Amino acid sequence: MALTKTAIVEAAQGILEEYGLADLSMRRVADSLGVQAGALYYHVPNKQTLLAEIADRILADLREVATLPEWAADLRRVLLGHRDGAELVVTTRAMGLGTVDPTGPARALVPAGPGDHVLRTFEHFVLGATLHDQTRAQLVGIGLLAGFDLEEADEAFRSGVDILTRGVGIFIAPVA
Amino acid sequence: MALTKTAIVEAAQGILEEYGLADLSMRRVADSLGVQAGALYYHVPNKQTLLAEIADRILADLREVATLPEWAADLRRVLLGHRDGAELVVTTRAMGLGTVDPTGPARALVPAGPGDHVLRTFEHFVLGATLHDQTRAQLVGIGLLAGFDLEEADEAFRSGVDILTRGVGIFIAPVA
DNA sequence: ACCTGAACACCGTTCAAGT
DNA sequence: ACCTGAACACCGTTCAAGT
Repeated sequence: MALTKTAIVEAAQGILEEYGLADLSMRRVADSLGVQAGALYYHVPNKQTLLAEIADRILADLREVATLPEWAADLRRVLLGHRDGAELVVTTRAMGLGTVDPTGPARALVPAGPGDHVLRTFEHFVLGATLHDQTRAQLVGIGLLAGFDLEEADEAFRSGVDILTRGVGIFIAPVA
Repeated sequence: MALTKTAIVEAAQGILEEYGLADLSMRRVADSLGVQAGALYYHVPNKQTLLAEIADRILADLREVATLPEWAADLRRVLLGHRDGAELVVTTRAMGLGTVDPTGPARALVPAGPGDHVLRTFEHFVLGATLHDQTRAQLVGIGLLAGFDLEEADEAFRSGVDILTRGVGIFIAPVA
Protein backbone atom coordinates (compact mmCIF):
# COMPACT_ATOMS: atom_id res chain seq x y z
CA MET A 1 0.00 0.00 0.00
CA ALA A 2 1.09 3.54 -0.66
CA LEU A 3 2.71 5.63 2.02
CA THR A 4 0.37 8.21 3.55
CA LYS A 5 0.75 10.99 6.07
CA THR A 6 -1.54 9.19 8.51
CA ALA A 7 0.49 5.98 8.28
CA ILE A 8 3.66 7.96 8.99
CA VAL A 9 2.15 9.72 12.03
CA GLU A 10 0.83 6.42 13.39
CA ALA A 11 4.16 4.67 12.90
CA ALA A 12 5.94 7.56 14.59
CA GLN A 13 3.57 7.48 17.56
CA GLY A 14 4.09 3.73 17.85
CA ILE A 15 7.84 4.22 18.08
CA LEU A 16 7.35 7.05 20.58
CA GLU A 17 5.23 4.91 22.91
CA GLU A 18 7.57 1.93 22.63
CA TYR A 19 11.04 3.50 22.60
CA GLY A 20 10.60 7.13 23.69
CA LEU A 21 11.21 10.52 22.12
CA ALA A 22 15.00 10.20 22.20
CA ASP A 23 14.85 7.13 19.97
CA LEU A 24 12.23 8.50 17.63
CA SER A 25 14.19 9.27 14.47
CA MET A 26 13.00 9.76 10.91
CA ARG A 27 15.14 6.80 9.90
CA ARG A 28 13.50 4.56 12.49
CA VAL A 29 10.02 5.63 11.36
CA ALA A 30 10.98 4.95 7.76
CA ASP A 31 12.43 1.54 8.68
CA SER A 32 9.24 0.51 10.48
CA LEU A 33 7.31 1.38 7.31
CA GLY A 34 9.76 -0.38 5.01
CA VAL A 35 10.78 2.74 3.13
CA GLN A 36 13.82 4.99 2.88
CA ALA A 37 14.01 8.01 5.21
CA GLY A 38 13.85 10.43 2.31
CA ALA A 39 10.45 9.10 1.29
CA LEU A 40 8.87 10.58 4.43
CA TYR A 41 9.62 14.08 3.24
CA TYR A 42 7.21 13.69 0.38
CA HIS A 43 4.37 13.51 2.92
CA VAL A 44 5.66 15.47 5.91
CA PRO A 45 7.68 18.72 5.70
CA ASN A 46 9.97 17.93 8.65
CA LYS A 47 10.33 16.14 11.97
CA GLN A 48 8.94 19.00 14.06
CA THR A 49 5.58 19.03 12.26
CA LEU A 50 5.42 15.26 12.50
CA LEU A 51 5.88 15.56 16.27
CA ALA A 52 3.24 18.30 16.39
CA GLU A 53 0.82 15.92 14.71
CA ILE A 54 1.47 13.33 17.42
CA ALA A 55 0.92 16.01 20.08
CA ASP A 56 -2.45 16.79 18.53
CA ARG A 57 -3.41 13.13 18.69
CA ILE A 58 -2.43 12.92 22.35
CA LEU A 59 -4.41 16.03 23.26
CA ALA A 60 -7.43 14.57 21.49
CA ASP A 61 -7.80 12.28 24.53
CA LEU A 62 -8.86 15.27 26.65
CA ARG A 63 -12.30 14.84 28.19
CA GLU A 64 -15.06 17.32 28.88
CA VAL A 65 -14.89 18.64 32.42
CA ALA A 66 -17.03 20.66 34.83
CA THR A 67 -14.40 22.51 36.86
CA LEU A 68 -10.92 23.97 36.48
CA PRO A 69 -9.26 21.55 38.93
CA GLU A 70 -10.91 18.67 37.09
CA TRP A 71 -9.52 19.95 33.80
CA ALA A 72 -6.04 20.30 35.28
CA ALA A 73 -6.15 16.71 36.51
CA ASP A 74 -7.40 15.52 33.14
CA LEU A 75 -4.62 17.27 31.20
CA ARG A 76 -2.08 15.71 33.55
CA ARG A 77 -3.71 12.29 33.09
CA VAL A 78 -3.49 12.58 29.31
CA LEU A 79 0.15 13.68 29.34
CA LEU A 80 1.19 10.94 31.77
CA GLY A 81 -0.74 8.44 29.66
CA HIS A 82 1.71 8.74 26.77
CA ARG A 83 5.46 8.18 26.90
CA ASP A 84 7.20 11.58 26.90
CA GLY A 85 3.75 13.15 26.48
CA ALA A 86 4.56 16.23 28.55
CA GLU A 87 7.85 16.96 26.80
CA LEU A 88 6.23 16.55 23.40
CA VAL A 89 3.32 18.87 24.19
CA VAL A 90 5.49 21.47 25.96
CA THR A 91 7.85 21.69 22.99
CA THR A 92 5.06 21.73 20.43
CA ARG A 93 3.15 24.44 22.32
CA ALA A 94 6.25 26.59 22.86
CA MET A 95 7.03 26.58 19.15
CA GLY A 96 3.47 27.49 18.25
CA LEU A 97 2.93 24.24 16.35
CA GLY A 98 0.01 21.88 16.72
CA THR A 99 -3.62 22.79 16.30
CA VAL A 100 -5.14 21.54 19.57
CA ASP A 101 -5.12 24.00 22.46
CA PRO A 102 -4.97 22.00 25.71
CA THR A 103 -7.06 24.64 27.45
CA GLY A 104 -9.92 23.94 25.02
CA PRO A 105 -12.15 21.93 27.40
CA ALA A 106 -11.72 24.63 30.07
CA ARG A 107 -12.63 27.60 27.89
CA ALA A 108 -16.30 27.41 28.72
CA LEU A 109 -15.54 27.45 32.45
CA VAL A 110 -14.14 30.99 32.59
CA PRO A 111 -15.27 34.39 31.30
CA ALA A 112 -13.79 35.26 27.90
CA GLY A 113 -11.58 38.22 28.81
CA PRO A 114 -9.95 37.87 32.24
CA GLY A 115 -10.33 34.08 32.22
CA ASP A 116 -7.56 33.92 29.64
CA HIS A 117 -4.86 34.74 32.19
CA VAL A 118 -6.26 32.10 34.47
CA LEU A 119 -6.18 29.44 31.75
CA ARG A 120 -2.62 30.28 30.69
CA THR A 121 -1.48 30.21 34.31
CA PHE A 122 -3.05 26.82 34.87
CA GLU A 123 -1.60 25.55 31.60
CA HIS A 124 1.94 26.60 32.47
CA PHE A 125 1.69 25.04 35.90
CA VAL A 126 0.25 21.76 34.64
CA LEU A 127 2.78 21.46 31.83
CA GLY A 128 5.71 22.49 34.03
CA ALA A 129 4.80 20.15 36.89
CA THR A 130 3.92 17.20 34.68
CA LEU A 131 7.04 17.55 32.52
CA HIS A 132 9.07 17.50 35.72
CA ASP A 133 7.28 14.52 37.24
CA GLN A 134 7.07 12.44 34.07
CA THR A 135 10.77 12.88 33.34
CA ARG A 136 11.65 11.80 36.85
CA ALA A 137 9.21 8.87 36.79
CA GLN A 138 10.77 7.64 33.55
CA LEU A 139 14.29 8.01 34.96
CA VAL A 140 13.21 5.92 37.94
CA GLY A 141 11.87 3.33 35.52
CA ILE A 142 15.28 3.08 33.84
CA GLY A 143 16.97 2.88 37.23
CA LEU A 144 18.79 6.19 36.72
CA LEU A 145 17.07 7.96 39.61
CA ALA A 146 15.89 6.96 43.06
CA GLY A 147 13.79 8.56 45.75
CA PHE A 148 11.05 9.86 43.51
CA ASP A 149 7.48 8.78 44.14
CA LEU A 150 4.81 9.61 41.57
CA GLU A 151 2.05 9.27 44.19
CA GLU A 152 3.68 12.01 46.22
CA ALA A 153 4.07 14.08 43.08
CA ASP A 154 0.37 13.62 42.33
CA GLU A 155 -0.42 14.87 45.83
CA ALA A 156 1.84 17.88 45.35
CA PHE A 157 0.15 18.52 42.00
CA ARG A 158 -3.27 18.64 43.66
CA SER A 159 -1.88 21.06 46.24
CA GLY A 160 -0.60 23.21 43.41
CA VAL A 161 -4.03 23.30 41.82
CA ASP A 162 -5.51 24.26 45.20
CA ILE A 163 -3.02 27.10 45.50
CA LEU A 164 -3.91 28.34 42.03
CA THR A 165 -7.57 28.12 42.88
CA ARG A 166 -7.58 29.63 46.37
CA GLY A 167 -4.20 31.36 46.68
CA VAL A 168 -1.16 30.61 48.82
CA GLY A 169 -3.13 31.69 51.90
CA ILE A 170 -4.47 28.17 52.25
CA PHE A 171 -0.97 26.84 52.94
CA ILE A 172 0.93 29.73 54.47
CA ALA A 173 0.18 33.16 55.86
CA PRO A 174 -0.73 35.50 52.97
CA VAL A 175 2.33 37.16 51.47
CA ALA A 176 2.84 40.72 50.36
CA MET B 1 47.69 25.84 29.11
CA ALA B 2 46.25 22.52 30.18
CA LEU B 3 42.59 21.75 29.67
CA THR B 4 40.51 22.09 32.84
CA LYS B 5 36.90 21.40 33.74
CA THR B 6 36.32 25.11 34.36
CA ALA B 7 37.71 26.07 30.97
CA ILE B 8 35.41 23.52 29.33
CA VAL B 9 32.32 24.79 31.18
CA GLU B 10 33.18 28.40 30.31
CA ALA B 11 33.76 27.57 26.65
CA ALA B 12 30.47 25.67 26.54
CA GLN B 13 28.59 28.56 28.10
CA GLY B 14 30.15 30.93 25.60
CA ILE B 15 28.88 28.81 22.72
CA LEU B 16 25.47 28.56 24.37
CA GLU B 17 25.10 32.33 24.68
CA GLU B 18 26.38 32.96 21.15
CA TYR B 19 24.83 30.11 19.13
CA GLY B 20 22.16 28.53 21.34
CA LEU B 21 21.57 25.12 22.86
CA ALA B 22 20.84 23.42 19.53
CA ASP B 23 24.31 24.33 18.25
CA LEU B 24 26.12 23.48 21.47
CA SER B 25 27.91 20.24 20.63
CA MET B 26 30.86 18.58 22.31
CA ARG B 27 32.77 18.89 19.04
CA ARG B 28 32.13 22.63 18.87
CA VAL B 29 33.27 23.10 22.48
CA ALA B 30 36.40 21.09 21.75
CA ASP B 31 37.06 23.12 18.58
CA SER B 32 36.79 26.40 20.46
CA LEU B 33 39.39 25.10 22.90
CA GLY B 34 41.67 23.76 20.19
CA VAL B 35 41.41 20.11 21.26
CA GLN B 36 39.78 16.95 19.99
CA ALA B 37 36.26 16.11 21.19
CA GLY B 38 37.47 13.01 23.01
CA ALA B 39 39.74 15.10 25.23
CA LEU B 40 36.72 16.64 26.96
CA TYR B 41 35.74 13.26 28.39
CA TYR B 42 38.84 13.20 30.51
CA HIS B 43 37.44 16.16 32.48
CA VAL B 44 33.67 15.83 32.12
CA PRO B 45 31.73 12.53 32.23
CA ASN B 46 29.19 13.49 29.54
CA LYS B 47 27.29 16.32 27.88
CA GLN B 48 24.39 16.28 30.35
CA THR B 49 26.57 17.00 33.36
CA LEU B 50 28.36 19.70 31.41
CA LEU B 51 24.98 21.32 30.75
CA ALA B 52 24.04 20.93 34.42
CA GLU B 53 27.20 22.84 35.33
CA ILE B 54 26.13 25.70 33.05
CA ALA B 55 22.67 25.66 34.63
CA ASP B 56 24.30 26.03 38.05
CA ARG B 57 26.23 29.04 36.82
CA ILE B 58 23.10 30.66 35.46
CA LEU B 59 21.18 30.12 38.70
CA ALA B 60 24.06 31.68 40.60
CA ASP B 61 22.77 35.04 39.30
CA LEU B 62 19.71 34.76 41.57
CA ARG B 63 19.40 37.66 44.00
CA GLU B 64 18.14 37.82 47.55
CA VAL B 65 14.49 38.79 47.70
CA ALA B 66 11.92 39.87 50.27
CA THR B 67 8.72 38.40 48.86
CA LEU B 68 7.53 35.42 46.81
CA PRO B 69 6.38 37.50 43.82
CA GLU B 70 9.74 39.26 43.85
CA TRP B 71 11.52 35.90 43.80
CA ALA B 72 9.36 34.68 40.90
CA ALA B 73 10.21 37.79 38.90
CA ASP B 74 13.90 37.38 39.70
CA LEU B 75 14.00 33.74 38.57
CA ARG B 76 12.31 34.75 35.34
CA ARG B 77 14.80 37.60 34.89
CA VAL B 78 17.75 35.23 35.31
CA LEU B 79 16.36 32.65 32.88
CA LEU B 80 15.51 35.25 30.23
CA GLY B 81 18.98 36.75 30.73
CA HIS B 82 20.70 33.72 29.21
CA ARG B 83 20.06 32.23 25.77
CA ASP B 84 17.93 29.07 26.19
CA GLY B 85 18.23 29.60 29.95
CA ALA B 86 14.75 28.27 30.71
CA GLU B 87 15.12 25.12 28.59
CA LEU B 88 18.49 24.39 30.13
CA VAL B 89 17.27 24.78 33.71
CA VAL B 90 14.00 22.91 33.11
CA THR B 91 15.84 19.93 31.64
CA THR B 92 18.53 19.92 34.29
CA ARG B 93 15.99 20.15 37.10
CA ALA B 94 13.78 17.44 35.65
CA MET B 95 16.69 15.02 35.46
CA GLY B 96 17.75 15.76 39.02
CA LEU B 97 21.11 17.16 37.90
CA GLY B 98 22.65 20.42 38.99
CA THR B 99 23.31 21.46 42.55
CA VAL B 100 21.55 24.83 42.75
CA ASP B 101 17.89 24.77 43.72
CA PRO B 102 16.21 27.80 42.11
CA THR B 103 13.85 28.08 45.07
CA GLY B 104 16.83 28.70 47.35
CA PRO B 105 16.37 32.47 47.83
CA ALA B 106 12.67 31.92 48.63
CA ARG B 107 13.15 29.22 51.25
CA ALA B 108 13.33 31.69 54.10
CA LEU B 109 10.06 33.31 53.04
CA VAL B 110 7.83 30.33 53.79
CA PRO B 111 7.37 27.94 56.73
CA ALA B 112 9.43 24.76 56.40
CA GLY B 113 6.70 22.16 56.05
CA PRO B 114 3.66 23.41 54.08
CA GLY B 115 5.71 26.09 52.37
CA ASP B 116 7.35 23.37 50.29
CA HIS B 117 4.24 22.83 48.17
CA VAL B 118 3.99 26.56 47.63
CA LEU B 119 7.60 26.76 46.46
CA ARG B 120 7.30 23.82 44.06
CA THR B 121 4.08 25.24 42.66
CA PHE B 122 5.70 28.61 42.05
CA GLU B 123 8.76 26.92 40.54
CA HIS B 124 6.73 24.87 38.06
CA PHE B 125 4.74 27.90 37.00
CA VAL B 126 7.78 30.14 36.56
CA LEU B 127 9.73 27.50 34.63
CA GLY B 128 6.73 26.52 32.51
CA ALA B 129 5.77 30.08 31.65
CA THR B 130 9.31 31.28 31.02
CA LEU B 131 10.25 28.27 28.88
CA HIS B 132 7.17 29.00 26.78
CA ASP B 133 7.84 32.72 26.46
CA GLN B 134 11.59 32.48 25.88
CA THR B 135 11.16 29.88 23.14
CA ARG B 136 8.61 32.06 21.39
CA ALA B 137 10.69 35.22 21.82
CA GLN B 138 13.69 33.48 20.27
CA LEU B 139 11.57 32.18 17.37
CA VAL B 140 10.40 35.75 16.76
CA GLY B 141 14.04 36.84 16.76
CA ILE B 142 14.82 34.32 14.00
CA GLY B 143 11.75 35.42 12.07
CA LEU B 144 10.06 32.04 12.42
CA LEU B 145 7.12 33.32 14.47
CA ALA B 146 5.04 36.46 14.48
CA GLY B 147 2.44 37.95 16.76
CA PHE B 148 4.22 37.28 20.03
CA ASP B 149 5.02 40.18 22.34
CA LEU B 150 7.31 39.62 25.31
CA GLU B 151 5.91 42.69 27.09
CA GLU B 152 2.46 41.13 26.98
CA ALA B 153 3.90 37.84 28.18
CA ASP B 154 5.56 39.65 31.10
CA GLU B 155 2.21 41.15 32.00
CA ALA B 156 0.56 37.71 31.81
CA PHE B 157 3.36 36.35 33.99
CA ARG B 158 2.67 38.93 36.68
CA SER B 159 -1.01 38.03 36.52
CA GLY B 160 -0.06 34.40 36.98
CA VAL B 161 1.96 35.24 40.07
CA ASP B 162 -1.02 37.21 41.41
CA ILE B 163 -3.28 34.21 40.86
CA LEU B 164 -0.84 31.95 42.69
CA THR B 165 -0.64 34.45 45.52
CA ARG B 166 -4.31 35.34 45.90
CA GLY B 167 -6.17 32.62 43.99
CA VAL B 168 -8.24 32.71 40.81
CA GLY B 169 -10.92 34.70 42.65
CA ILE B 170 -9.11 37.93 41.80
CA PHE B 171 -9.74 37.36 38.08
CA ILE B 172 -12.89 35.31 37.89
CA ALA B 173 -15.67 34.19 40.21
CA PRO B 174 -14.30 31.56 42.59
CA VAL B 175 -14.54 28.05 41.15
CA ALA B 176 -15.57 24.81 42.78
C1' DA C 1 3.62 11.43 -8.37
C1' DC C 2 6.25 8.81 -5.49
C1' DC C 3 10.26 6.45 -3.93
C1' DT C 4 15.37 4.87 -3.87
C1' DG C 5 20.21 5.52 -3.16
C1' DA C 6 23.42 8.18 -1.98
C1' DA C 7 25.21 11.95 -0.28
C1' DC C 8 26.03 16.33 2.90
C1' DA C 9 27.07 17.89 7.13
C1' DC C 10 26.81 16.69 11.19
C1' DC C 11 26.11 14.06 16.26
C1' DG C 12 27.85 11.72 21.50
C1' DT C 13 30.97 8.61 23.06
C1' DT C 14 34.85 5.21 23.25
C1' DC C 15 39.46 3.79 23.07
C1' DA C 16 44.04 2.15 21.35
C1' DA C 17 47.98 4.55 20.68
C1' DG C 18 51.14 8.05 21.56
C1' DT C 19 53.62 11.63 24.77
C1' DA D 1 48.02 11.79 33.29
C1' DC D 2 46.42 13.72 29.36
C1' DC D 3 45.48 14.10 24.55
C1' DT D 4 45.12 12.56 19.44
C1' DG D 5 43.17 10.01 15.69
C1' DA D 6 40.10 7.22 14.34
C1' DA D 7 36.37 4.75 14.71
C1' DC D 8 31.30 3.19 16.03
C1' DA D 9 26.75 3.91 15.51
C1' DC D 10 24.08 7.06 14.56
C1' DC D 11 21.36 11.91 13.12
C1' DG D 12 17.84 15.42 9.76
C1' DT D 13 17.47 16.75 5.30
C1' DT D 14 18.19 17.10 0.18
C1' DC D 15 18.07 15.57 -4.40
C1' DA D 16 19.35 13.37 -8.87
C1' DA D 17 17.83 9.39 -10.76
C1' DG D 18 14.59 5.90 -11.60
C1' DT D 19 9.52 4.04 -12.12
